[in-house]
Amino acid sequence: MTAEWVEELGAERASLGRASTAGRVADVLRAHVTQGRLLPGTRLSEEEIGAALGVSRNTLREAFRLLTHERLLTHEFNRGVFVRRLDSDDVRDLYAFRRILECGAIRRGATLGRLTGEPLDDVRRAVETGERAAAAGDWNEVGTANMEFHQALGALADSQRVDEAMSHVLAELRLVFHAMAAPEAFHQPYLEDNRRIFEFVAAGSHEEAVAALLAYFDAAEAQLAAAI
Amino acid sequence: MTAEWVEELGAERASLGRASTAGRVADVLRAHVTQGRLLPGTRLSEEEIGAALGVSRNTLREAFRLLTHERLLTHEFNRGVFVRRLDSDDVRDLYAFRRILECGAIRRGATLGRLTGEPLDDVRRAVETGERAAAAGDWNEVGTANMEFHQALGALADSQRVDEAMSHVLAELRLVFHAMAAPEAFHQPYLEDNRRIFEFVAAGSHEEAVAALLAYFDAAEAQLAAAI
DNA sequence: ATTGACGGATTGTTGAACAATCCCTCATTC
DNA sequence: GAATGAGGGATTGTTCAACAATCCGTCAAT
Repeated sequence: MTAEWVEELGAERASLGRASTAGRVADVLRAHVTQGRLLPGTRLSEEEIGAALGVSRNTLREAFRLLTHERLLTHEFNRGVFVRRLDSDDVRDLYAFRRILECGAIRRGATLGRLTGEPLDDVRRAVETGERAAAAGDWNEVGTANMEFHQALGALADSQRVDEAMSHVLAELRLVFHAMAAPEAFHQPYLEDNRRIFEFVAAGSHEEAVAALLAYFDAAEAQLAAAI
Repeated sequence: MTAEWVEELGAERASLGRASTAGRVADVLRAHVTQGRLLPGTRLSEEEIGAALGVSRNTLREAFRLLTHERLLTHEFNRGVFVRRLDSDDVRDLYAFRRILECGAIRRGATLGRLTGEPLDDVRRAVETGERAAAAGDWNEVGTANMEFHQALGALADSQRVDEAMSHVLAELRLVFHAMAAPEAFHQPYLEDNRRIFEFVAAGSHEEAVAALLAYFDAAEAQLAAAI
């Protein structure tokens, strides 16, 4: 017991004060991008951002490098750094990738016997959050819950790399929505889909869940492509 | 025709002189890491590497940031940058991710009608290269061909993000092999598996291909786990 | 309308400097 | 011998200043 407690303390300490300034700046910028405060296409001036955040240009450049690999920023040689703007090819590719990740995660979850317990509860919670938010007319929250739903589907695979890939995919999708005129209309139609997919998963019918998810992807991708 | 020629010239020019020094340094380091000249656990001193490559520490730090997200390097705050050393959890997670990526890519390829033509030829070519290399006793080349085989399986999905994820996964696997005493023994047993998987894919029997691939993953993961 | 020149703003990189941190060595204590 | 603490050197993380190169907008000339 003592050894476990000391380990926890060690892990706590590891997460405090171990972040570099570059890492922290990247966190701040990431939040601004994913929350739509920095819109796709926006140019991030080293001078301005550096002054605003009180860090040197070199440190900021390190932070930029951290974020370009997350595909949130795009680095154009000699022209600067921009919040990424996704085009229809990006959307197509994102959905191809999602099909592989999320369907594979459900299958993997079934193989590992994880379509139950806490992983399943996370999926359920996201569905319920979305339904509640829709009933309250909070479309922003519906969108957030929808993303949580998909992140939870990915988490059925119990894989750090899948979780991370899902996180990046969903961050990119946020960029797509931020560039849209009326993104709210995008999420509501799929609440019933989410509920159905969840129920298949909960019933252990993973192949049905996969089929329902694929149908959702087809519809969502088509709707998104039409909106860009 | 003229417009096409001008476009090609434009693309050529875009690939010349558009790389930053940080990007180039990252390329050099990436090659050293993936080719085993910098072994897992090796510490990369800013002073030494900067002097050797003739770049400033700031530029080198940018390059390091580029490579940490590719999971080739690991950045330890206040301690420096190291070539990543993978542990058994990493291997487990890599194989989980591969199952999802590669099996999903075969399925996606089938849906898109791509288990034919050039994508299939790339798979066949990698199998043949491996068999030729094994006949010549060139185990290094067998290993390389094996990686090409799996990259080609991923490419069946026709997705840039899948290709990229596969590329990263295979780079990480190289790190695992570089840390092994006798990695050659790892690739040869699977030549027949590769041939069988290829033949299922070529016959359009994607579910059989997936089953054979999963069996391969189970065996390869077990062998690798035992070797770490 | 097109082209070329110019200038200002910005990026990319370098190098120096300094504070903070880490790690190794050595001395001291039990 | 093992554990602890101090000291010092090496290195990292960051800042700053400087400069060359590049880009882009503006203006003048054709």
